[in-house]
Amino acid sequence: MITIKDVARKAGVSISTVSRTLSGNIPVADETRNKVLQAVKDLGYQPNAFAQGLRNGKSRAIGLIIPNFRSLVFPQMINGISDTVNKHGYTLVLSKTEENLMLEKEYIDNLRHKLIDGLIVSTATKDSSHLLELKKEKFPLVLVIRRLEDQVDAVITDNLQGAFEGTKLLISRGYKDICLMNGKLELDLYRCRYAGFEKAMHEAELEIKKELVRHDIDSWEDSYREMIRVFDEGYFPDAVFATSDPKAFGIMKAIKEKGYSIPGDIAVLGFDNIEMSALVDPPLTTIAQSFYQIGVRSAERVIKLINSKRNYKPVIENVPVELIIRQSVGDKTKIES
Amino acid sequence: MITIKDVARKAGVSISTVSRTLSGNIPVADETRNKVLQAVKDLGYQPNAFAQGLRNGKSRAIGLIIPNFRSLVFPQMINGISDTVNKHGYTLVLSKTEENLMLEKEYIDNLRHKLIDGLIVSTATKDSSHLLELKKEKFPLVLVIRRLEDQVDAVITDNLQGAFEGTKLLISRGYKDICLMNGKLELDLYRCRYAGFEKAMHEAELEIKKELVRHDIDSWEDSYREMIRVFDEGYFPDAVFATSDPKAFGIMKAIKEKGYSIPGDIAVLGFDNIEMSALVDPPLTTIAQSFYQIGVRSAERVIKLINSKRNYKPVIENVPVELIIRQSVGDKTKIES
DNA sequence: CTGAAAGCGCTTACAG
DNA sequence: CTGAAAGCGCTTACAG
Repeated sequence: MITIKDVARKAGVSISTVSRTLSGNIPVADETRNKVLQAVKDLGYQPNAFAQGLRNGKSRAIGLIIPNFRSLVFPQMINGISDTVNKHGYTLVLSKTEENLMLEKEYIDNLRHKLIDGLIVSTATKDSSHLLELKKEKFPLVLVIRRLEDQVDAVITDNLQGAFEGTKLLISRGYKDICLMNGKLELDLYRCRYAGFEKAMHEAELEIKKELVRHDIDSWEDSYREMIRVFDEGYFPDAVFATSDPKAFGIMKAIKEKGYSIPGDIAVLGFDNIEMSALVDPPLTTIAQSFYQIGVRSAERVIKLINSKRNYKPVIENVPVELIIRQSVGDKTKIES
Repeated sequence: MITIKDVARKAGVSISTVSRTLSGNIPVADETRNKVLQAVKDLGYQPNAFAQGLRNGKSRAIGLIIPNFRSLVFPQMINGISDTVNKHGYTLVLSKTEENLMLEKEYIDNLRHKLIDGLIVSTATKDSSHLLELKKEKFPLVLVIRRLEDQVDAVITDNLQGAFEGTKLLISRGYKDICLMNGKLELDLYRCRYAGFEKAMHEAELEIKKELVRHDIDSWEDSYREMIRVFDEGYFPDAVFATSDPKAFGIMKAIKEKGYSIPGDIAVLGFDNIEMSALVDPPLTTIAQSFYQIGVRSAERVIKLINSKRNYKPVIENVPVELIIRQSVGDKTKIES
């Protein structure tokens, strides 16, 4: 391994000078600098990151904790995080908790005392004391997609607004009997989407039928079964708003299996705009989250926190949504008139 | 930050003893050990990973380089890698190259001199000199899904066998006029799948129509367009073998748009078994790759390489495939008899 | 502008 | 079994 000593010897200067040349923080004579840079190049020298870390207390690495890789929302988000982190010369360290709080605490503890300068977290559990603890120690921490009230920096989709606009679209297209297939209510994002739905229905003075509001649906298999159940219980909504695209896929499958058409008999609206949504039959109308953007913003935020001594107060950044209109929602006003 | 000195003071011993107690490599009196462990616990001491890294030349971190997060095969694979790496007390460092060779070289260089003990790589470019270089330096390196002849350790799907079995299934179901929608021929895995297809066709003494073999198809959008082109050119295969599930989705979309039925008019066979494949309409018959398993094996392999001084010769591990039979392939022999 | 020296927090050969 | 000391490769205050 080539060390700073080798470079110093080759350049005929002291190791201090090599270090100063490379850091750029302290002036070095032009001639000296050139000799050093030439030696660095000739030898292919790269500073030892452990020694630098030990000295500086910085690793230039950022940790990312996500619950799993199954959800189709994470890849795009990681993409944004990865690009941004690399752009700023950081390395990305990844951990996955499978929603296991013990594991999460363990990983955070490890990373904390190891090789990261900041942390991005995308899990959400009922007990978040360990995260608040980190925050209290002023450790650079940002939540993505998930949030913890207003206590910790977070970058999230404007879920309420998204669900509000989506529901308004359905209403404007003449749908009245809207079924909501919602995720786990313990998650803030699903509470917000529910609130957005309610807000739009109230504004339009439409009735929300309790029997058509189903919470705690977690996957496309779940929503498929639940939709079959809706039919079996004798309900027949004219539209279904699924608060995630995978849920929408399950619902489409159920509707088709029962022999109904989309959007002819029942319209389907999703939330997410994952890649597959353009591809299903019929293509899904949905509320697009900018996962890549969300990733970018969260990474920029941690880096900002890392570089600032001051104690910023937490910022909750709402990334706007976009309505993507495809064929799974029709226009009842036209058909019936 | 709590250091080994604090622990030593609290336990009333020297820092050497604390270190020895924690490492477990060198005998320590029971009584002493207990005092130390108690102090460690009381103080919540965690050794500084930089200091350890500097001293030991080991980081207990493993790097992973993938081309992108778009492909649906990576999440499951990363999942397997992540679980395995963590199980062995390692941390996972992630980089993504967007198929950019310059970036790839840069990241490898960075990681190499930084914080990783071993590297898993899933990119494949024409110029792999930098990987062979690493291998020559005896740096622990494993390729996944991709391979570099027999020179570097690799964990891959048995692509030839998979394509062979898939094609045989089509043939056994009475399909004869089979269209192959294949990926980039510059990738070994697509050459192997092509070879498996050819082998099955030859064994069955069926003709491979050149016009029905299309290579270098890269996405579902590509395969959609190419399938439309096949129809527009006046061909009408009775089955299409797409060498990846996303390609199969594009093909299904094209077939449906042209008003044909699957598998009634045309059967579709995929390769991958990504999660979505069970969900499309009709559910896709496909050749399942065990991405999770592949991830696990590759991680186990790097760790083995890291822990062995000896110079293992490269092992190419073929992970078996599984035929997943769903509704996108019918049975012509029954229909026509 | 430059060099010699201290020190970051560990581990381990050396001495006892 | 245990302690004092050297050294891993850096950075930076100190002195010149």
